Amino acid sequence: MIRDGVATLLKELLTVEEIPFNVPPQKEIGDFSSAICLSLAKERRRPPLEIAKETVEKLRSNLPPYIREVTSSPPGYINFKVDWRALAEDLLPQILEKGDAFGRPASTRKEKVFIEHTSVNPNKAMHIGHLRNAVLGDTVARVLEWLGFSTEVCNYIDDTGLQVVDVVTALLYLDPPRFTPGSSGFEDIWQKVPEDQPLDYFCWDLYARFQNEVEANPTLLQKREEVLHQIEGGKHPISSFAKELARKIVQAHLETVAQLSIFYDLLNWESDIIRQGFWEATFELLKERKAIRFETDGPNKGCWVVPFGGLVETDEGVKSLDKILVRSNGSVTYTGKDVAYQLWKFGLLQRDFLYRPWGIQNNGEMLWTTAQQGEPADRLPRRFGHADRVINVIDRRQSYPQQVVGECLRQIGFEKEAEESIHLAYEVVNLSAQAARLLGMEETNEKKAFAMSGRSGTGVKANDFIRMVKQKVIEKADHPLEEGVASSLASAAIRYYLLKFTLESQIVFDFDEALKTTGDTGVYLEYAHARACSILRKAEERMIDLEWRRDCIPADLTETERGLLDVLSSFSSVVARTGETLRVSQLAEYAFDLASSFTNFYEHPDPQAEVQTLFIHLQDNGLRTFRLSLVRAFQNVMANLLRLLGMATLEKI
RNA sequence: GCGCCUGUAGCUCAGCUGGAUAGAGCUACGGACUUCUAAUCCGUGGGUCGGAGGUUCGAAUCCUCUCAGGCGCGCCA
Repeated sequence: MIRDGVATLLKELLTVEEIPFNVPPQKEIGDFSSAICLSLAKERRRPPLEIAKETVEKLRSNLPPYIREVTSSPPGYINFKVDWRALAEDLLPQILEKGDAFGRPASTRKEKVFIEHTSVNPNKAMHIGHLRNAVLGDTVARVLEWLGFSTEVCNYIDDTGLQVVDVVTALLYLDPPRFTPGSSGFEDIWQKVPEDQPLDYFCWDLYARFQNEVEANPTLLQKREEVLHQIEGGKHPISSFAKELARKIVQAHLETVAQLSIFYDLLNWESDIIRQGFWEATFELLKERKAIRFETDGPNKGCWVVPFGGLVETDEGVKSLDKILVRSNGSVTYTGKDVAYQLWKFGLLQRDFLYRPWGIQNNGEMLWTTAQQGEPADRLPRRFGHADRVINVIDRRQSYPQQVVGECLRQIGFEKEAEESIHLAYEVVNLSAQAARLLGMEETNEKKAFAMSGRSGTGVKANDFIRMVKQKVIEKADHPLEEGVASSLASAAIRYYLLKFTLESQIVFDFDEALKTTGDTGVYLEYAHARACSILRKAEERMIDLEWRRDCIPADLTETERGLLDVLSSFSSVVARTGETLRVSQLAEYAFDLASSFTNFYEHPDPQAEVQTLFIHLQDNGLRTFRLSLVRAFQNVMANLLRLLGMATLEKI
């Protein structure tokens, strides 16, 4: 808000595209400055200080909004002093009037953004790595929605993959009673799941056990092969059983993430992609546009491939970088299906799913699912797919196949859609040595980080983690917490923890670190907000007039008042930038900044003064109104921000 | 072998498109609650920004090389 106005003027005056800003070393120089003239000096062939002085002259005759003084300083900086009174006079009433719409762009966007996240194999419980994915995707969706895009959030369910096959095989054949062909039902099989253990937890262990045993057990290997074909075929009773199992585990996943306020619009099942003939349509398209090639020779003989890198020599002999979409046995690879699915997301496929409601979520919204016995798209109250932009939240290990998907779109001729295919890549969550030890992993070496592994069953399960954080929050409180408050604090703590790291930062999960409730945490954000609410509540109890009056602004604002105003004023531009970069860690960082600016202001409203007077005890009615308005404004912006971050807006802790 | 990412305080991490004296949190030590929420705040200590060159008026940021760690390069998903 402050810098925007200055930047607009400077861009015009100096005819440049971007204006960088920075903070001068001493406060006396200015509240902020720009080194733009320094970088212009060379191309303009003039001393930077000269350009700066000239620009300052021009700015003085037409001061930018909220600026009271412009100076230049060697070797060519332009320094700005903010007119805090003018800023307060505009900003505070604006925040208070707009309320929960403050900081939101006035106009909506035409584009529809499709966001896919979570997408956990439906064969066992979620772990903390999956939570990172879900929290990132959910937050991105919230930000884009706020910025006026129409969004659609979907969770892809890979119900035909090997992972589901493994668990189904394990359930049917690992322990007695084993499934026998011809037996009518699966009662006995379901009976194996203990009453006191959630299905997804049971499958977590079962899957790990199966991995251990299958290699050395030819019978199991053969059974797995059978199950694979039975599920693929879609007709056999085992196929329905697999679907039923997947459905139950998906439901468990949904309940897990709902604890962190994560919801979806649509569940997309891989089996439906297959049965609706998405691949056949895509295959025709790819062949027609000559985007894929049938190999008659070389390592990929008999396959349909995307020409991507040709042959390359490695240690292990000649390899092909080309991506196989159809194997020599005629089956489609995962990437192949992904291309088809990506085309559907953009509405480029002449095929569609059938849909039906899954249920109402805790946020009050309907969750839809694709289904074989569903309704065709034209009979639905809403239209899925047909997006202008697609964001796939997937960990970085899948960068290459994601790139292939984009490349295929480009080869087919969908250049624009390829551009708008965004892989939101993030690094995986690993375990610290301490965490690995606690989970019983034997440490064979001195590594710093240990990968979680579904195959061996090592990992911190999401529900366990959520429970632990909640427990910790309750322990650390100096008074008994309401159930809902504890849950909200735990959720905020977890979301913040998973959000504050940059995308390329590997989170090395450590229990001490992740269970922190002090300092740079989600609890701190909630606490600051609740504290503001508490002050306002107390002011109301005392019948203090909170009505904003422009004449309440003091002649000189204190340092902490200025600091808070400054951060408040940058809210909308920070959100806008986050929407462009999709780097949600910046939003988390801003949240901490905002909360600590407020806390600073709360602790030292007047740092120069000997004693700090509580707002509600101030004798000066004007100053009291001003400071309480600042509290109100903070509470308002913080609440908007917390909602963007998917966190509760607790009024009392 | 090739490609991508990372390396910043004892620990965990920020540092937007190059800008003036590199910042938080945690940890350690010392302080501040008869008060609007102390899950807070204040103070002290802590740095060859992996290393070496280069570009530039100016580099944690850009380029080259190099060391270390992670990941990818499946007719797996």
